Amino acid sequence: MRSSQVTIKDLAKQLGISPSTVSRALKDHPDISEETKKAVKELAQQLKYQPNAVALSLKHSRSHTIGVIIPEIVHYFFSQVISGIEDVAYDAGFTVIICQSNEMFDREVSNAKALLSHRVDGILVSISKETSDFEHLRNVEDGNIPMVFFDRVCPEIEADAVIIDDYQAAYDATQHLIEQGCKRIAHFAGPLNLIIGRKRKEGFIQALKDYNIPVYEDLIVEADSFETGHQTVKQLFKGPDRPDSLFAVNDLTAIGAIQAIHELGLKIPDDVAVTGFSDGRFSNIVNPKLTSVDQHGYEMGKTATEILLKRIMEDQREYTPETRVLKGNLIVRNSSVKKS
Amino acid sequence: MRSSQVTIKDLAKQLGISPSTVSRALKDHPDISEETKKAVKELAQQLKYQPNAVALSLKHSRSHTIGVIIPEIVHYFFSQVISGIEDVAYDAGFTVIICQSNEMFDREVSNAKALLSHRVDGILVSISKETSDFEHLRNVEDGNIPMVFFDRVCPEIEADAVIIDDYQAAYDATQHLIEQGCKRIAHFAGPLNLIIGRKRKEGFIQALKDYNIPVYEDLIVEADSFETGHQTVKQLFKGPDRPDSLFAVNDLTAIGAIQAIHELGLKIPDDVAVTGFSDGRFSNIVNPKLTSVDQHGYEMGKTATEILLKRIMEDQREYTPETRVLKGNLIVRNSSVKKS
DNA sequence: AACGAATTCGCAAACGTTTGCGGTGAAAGT
DNA sequence: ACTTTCACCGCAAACGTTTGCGAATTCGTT
Repeated sequence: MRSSQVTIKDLAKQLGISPSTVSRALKDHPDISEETKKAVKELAQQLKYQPNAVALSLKHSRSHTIGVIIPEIVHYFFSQVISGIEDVAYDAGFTVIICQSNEMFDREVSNAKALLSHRVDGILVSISKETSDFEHLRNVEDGNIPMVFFDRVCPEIEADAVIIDDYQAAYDATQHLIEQGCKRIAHFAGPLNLIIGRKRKEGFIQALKDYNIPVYEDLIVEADSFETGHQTVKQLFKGPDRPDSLFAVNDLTAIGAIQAIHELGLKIPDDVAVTGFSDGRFSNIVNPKLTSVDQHGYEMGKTATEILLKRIMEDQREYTPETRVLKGNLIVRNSSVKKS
Repeated sequence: MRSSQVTIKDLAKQLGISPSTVSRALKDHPDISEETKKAVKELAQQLKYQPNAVALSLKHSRSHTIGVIIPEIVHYFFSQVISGIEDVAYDAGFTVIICQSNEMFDREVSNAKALLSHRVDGILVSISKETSDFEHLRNVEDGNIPMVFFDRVCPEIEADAVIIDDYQAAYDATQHLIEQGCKRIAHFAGPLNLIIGRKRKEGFIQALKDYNIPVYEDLIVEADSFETGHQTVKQLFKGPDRPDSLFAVNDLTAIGAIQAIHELGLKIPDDVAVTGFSDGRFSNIVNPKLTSVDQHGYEMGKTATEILLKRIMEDQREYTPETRVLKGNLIVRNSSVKKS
């Protein structure tokens, strides 16, 4: 026998009244006498009655549940986003179902299916690195369930989104390196099929142009993990023409690079200045402390969920999607500040 | 109008047949002719029919969903556990609902309530630092829904559990310090209401005793965060009688301590040898690299979920709870190896 | 021609809950 | 003594799906 959980029927039977009366008594309906209300509530408490959320979902076509599709929660940034999501969802009485795509397209597709099947009231999504086909998300749209993108948005679908100003933040980080006197700045870029990858690269290039610094295409390399950051440094920084600085697309890449730079016998920041992106838990812990961009993960999760809940509540088919842009603050630490 | 998702009724109406027939056609019931099967399946595909998991849950009293109550996913260890959980749940066709207690008792209680209300088929839980009353978990027991503890188990409830051998791992870490010639070893302990906190402390003390090293009670301090680790070092390591080494209850504490030790002008490992616990993403990244205990988070999540699913499937009221003990491997790195 | 067997499908109940509507009994008004 | 007005409660349908059972049609057999 599966879950012997108490139902309204059980209460009704024990009290010799109908389920409808029990239901009304529990919600203080005026049609019910104080006497029965008291009896019902007491028994409910005693038997630890918990309303069956599944039945309620079915009845109301409202699951009070939101789904999250996220690349990988092991990343500090994403786990912070989740905390933001959970906090506002929790306060609104919503449950959260989290699905990791693990950066795989197929997994993302079946995540979307599962969430649709579970009839979640809304979906928050940050697409995987692999994703370039968006059919599965269009199904969400067609199913008429609200969807809000965060961080990694989808270019082809009109929906609400919360992002940071990747272009500006990358520009700021690059500008900072230039102001430190750097001339040959390398960029370890993210996947360029993701908008964040492109925007950060664009901000980087624009800053160079604005300061009349030549853009060396061979100093721009796709590398966005600890390992690739490490490897790429080994190749790119060994010659005499080596870069004097590096802007990495995220912190872990920067840290992989830093280790490799040390292994090459170079000093940070004097030989090579480094800035990362995301301001994870690491930035303050590595040596030297890493200059980085605060991506405001918690706040991003919060506002994304607020927008989603608003959409769920207003419940209209037509609306003009809103894109909220958070500012990414450059946090300057030792890894990039040359002693002049 | 909320979610305009396609139902079996819609299919039935469009084909002029009954919902029962559609249902059977979709699952290849032999009673249905090939002709109608084909028609039904085609229309289902075309209209992108997704079975309503909510209705199925209600019908079968099986939600194919498991709940997770976890302290904080921002910790590398816990997010790894979750990955393990999700992977095996996913393969078994289960959905995962994750609830963070944020180390707060009240939150944990309402998490448990929410999961019960959602009629999850089973629950995985790692209790919060604050939790010392277990009524909410007893309700899960009474509701007859399977529960498996991981890492932070509950002493008062008989249930399956997956842990690592905290005692032995702590013993190993301490022994390692002793073998490096350390005599005055400090221990930054975790909360002692948690079993893991107690076990690690016990292992620490036993190792000292086995090697005839005096146990200085004032070198054992509760400190289990970056900040407290930092602060405690500043107090404990300033005198002439300072410890020559430190065994911290987790990596973040160790890293806070390391920074403080550096700030005091002391060298690691020669002045102070340090070992952490958990082997997070940091251990390999900080300078010097941190000796730590691999807690096998991913594997812990996997086996906990495997046990849980087994319980769900076998569906018996009576069973003898099983405690799976994983071995915690000490990984020796630079922070603790004295150049002899 | 008649009958049993097979094939193919629909009816209805059930999962737990909500809710509009109608029903009962008693008290109050005429 | 009649209707009216309450206060209080139950019936039944519905949400989407499954499933035992019975019904209808067709076919093969004697």
